[in-house]
Amino acid sequence: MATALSALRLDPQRIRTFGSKLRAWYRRNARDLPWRHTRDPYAILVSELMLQQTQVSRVLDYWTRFLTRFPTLHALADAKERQVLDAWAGLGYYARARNLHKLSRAVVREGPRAWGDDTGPLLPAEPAKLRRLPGIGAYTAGAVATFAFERRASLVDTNVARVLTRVFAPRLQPKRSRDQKRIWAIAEATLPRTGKATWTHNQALMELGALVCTARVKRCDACPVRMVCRSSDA
DNA sequence: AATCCGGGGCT
DNA sequence: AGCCCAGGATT
Repeated sequence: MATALSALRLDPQRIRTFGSKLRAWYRRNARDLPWRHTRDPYAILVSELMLQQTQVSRVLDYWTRFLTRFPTLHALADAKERQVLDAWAGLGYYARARNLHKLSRAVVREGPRAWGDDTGPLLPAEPAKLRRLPGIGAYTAGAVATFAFERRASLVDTNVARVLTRVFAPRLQPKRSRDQKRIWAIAEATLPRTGKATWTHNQALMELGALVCTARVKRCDACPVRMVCRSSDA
């Protein structure tokens, strides 16, 4: 870990400042998004799948309607694929809906025993186990682990990749798959200790990328971490 | 490593 | 017209 930090030239003091400023900003400026009020793993999972390559504004209505129509994993598993696709109609990337449906039948059939925990929830809390389910990749596994189970897990999406590279490693290029591994290492190295703080931290990383550290027109003047940012001290 | 998958919004 | 958006599966 110390080697990882030094290889990336990440100063612990800098990391602490970044995290505390980031989370303080989030508490004051975060949007009020409905999936941030729940810890239901199924509801969180649906939101994460819908949000893949899809803007928040377009997901809002779909998410509410989908959960009304299919309130639980069991309800979803009982539905026909046709019904699930109908509820998804207009969102695009329909493989997400088919995978979600398959996933629901898999976990309902095998139950928590498949994760080695008879009494636990239907969905596993560990990223490595979530990762095995259809439609769940590295990002979504981390997202469900932290946002539903409040685990200390890292996650990297396009927002997080952009924020972390600009702040800590401006020379990395998020689109290069080789650099992706380094970005995940930075995400891991800058994570808070506890799961509760990690929930806020990860939400805040994505929120900063969505509202301030945006892809096209950056708003560095409004950025809470510009004093520790390697891209803004020019 | 590169392509494909949808549709809408932004510049 | 081109790029971007809470990615993942397939080749």
